[in-house]
Amino acid sequence: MENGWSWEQKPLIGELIQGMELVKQLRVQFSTTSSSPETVETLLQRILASYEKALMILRWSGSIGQPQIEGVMAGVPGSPISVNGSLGTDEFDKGIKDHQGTDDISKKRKILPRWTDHVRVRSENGMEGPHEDGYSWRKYGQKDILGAKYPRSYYRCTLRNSQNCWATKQVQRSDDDPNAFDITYRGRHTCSHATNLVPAPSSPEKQEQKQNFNNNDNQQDQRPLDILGNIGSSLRIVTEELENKEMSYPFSFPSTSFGCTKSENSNFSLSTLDNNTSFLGSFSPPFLSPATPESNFHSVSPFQNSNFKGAHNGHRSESDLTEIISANTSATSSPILDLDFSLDPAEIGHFPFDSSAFFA
DNA sequence: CTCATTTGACCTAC
DNA sequence: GTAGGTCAAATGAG
Repeated sequence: MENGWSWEQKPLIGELIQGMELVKQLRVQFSTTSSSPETVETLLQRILASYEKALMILRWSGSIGQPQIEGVMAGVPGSPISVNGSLGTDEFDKGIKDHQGTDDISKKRKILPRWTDHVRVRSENGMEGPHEDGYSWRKYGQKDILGAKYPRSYYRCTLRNSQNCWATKQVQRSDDDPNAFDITYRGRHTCSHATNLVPAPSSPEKQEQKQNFNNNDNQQDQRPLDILGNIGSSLRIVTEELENKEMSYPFSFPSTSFGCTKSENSNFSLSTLDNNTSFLGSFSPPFLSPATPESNFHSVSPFQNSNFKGAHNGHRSESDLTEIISANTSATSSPILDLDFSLDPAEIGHFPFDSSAFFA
């Protein structure tokens, strides 16, 4: 199982570590200046914490994926939003087994290495159309599903051709709650995150949103802060609990990575930081940047929302960080890949608990 | 003109 | 055989 993802684990770790190093440097820079040092420090600490957790996730994933989902929101008391991601690792494993090389993904579903991230998104007021996650999707099909009231829509990454990104997702409106959408991600984005930084094109759900509510003509221009504010007040994200069998690949899509925080949160003390804001805020997914309101709904918002509540000026740093990480995660040729030689699992295992020393 | 969506047909897994 | 997933031509929007 581990073999299924170790091929990208090391680079990822390398990327994360470099990111932390960069933040450290930035931190030093800021600490020597007089530009609202407290705020900067807080932000930087949260950014660093985000990296730490990302590495923790990797560490966990390396030690046999365990269901690490339920506990995610434990640290969000009273949060109107809940989310977790569930991975259908069976699919991923299957995909790995059948994997014949990503360059030869011959359209047949079995060949595509995949995992699933299943989330349910529900908007309770005007905000509907929850389905953007910072990536740019193109609808390629729709199908009536047996026993389901509403058809299922199939999306694939618009960069499929240009960047050979084979990520797909399925969106289906919930039978019992028409405002709820079940979103199943499949495949992993291999594209750069350029699309994250650009307003994603409309999806059918967005069209519905426009038709039904149209309460924000400038959605795509809406800044993350505002978006998150809206989300916080208008959305509920309910995660769909899948079998939760094993988490073989806990770090790919944002909500998935969230799902890996679990109870070990308690072991992860960020003493200098407020629990709610810092921890959750720091967990803003590196894979996403707020592009549209929808883009935040099911993936980003829970944590960014928490962050939002905690520090209004925090999102900018995190957006920047998102960009940084996005660039890193997609830059397969990045020189920091060289770091992986120094990152054996044991080291990673120690990392989260040595963070202060690590950063020092 | 370009790109996204729609939709029926086709393919594959079960 | 059926259901789910994908393809690709037709169509529409910008």
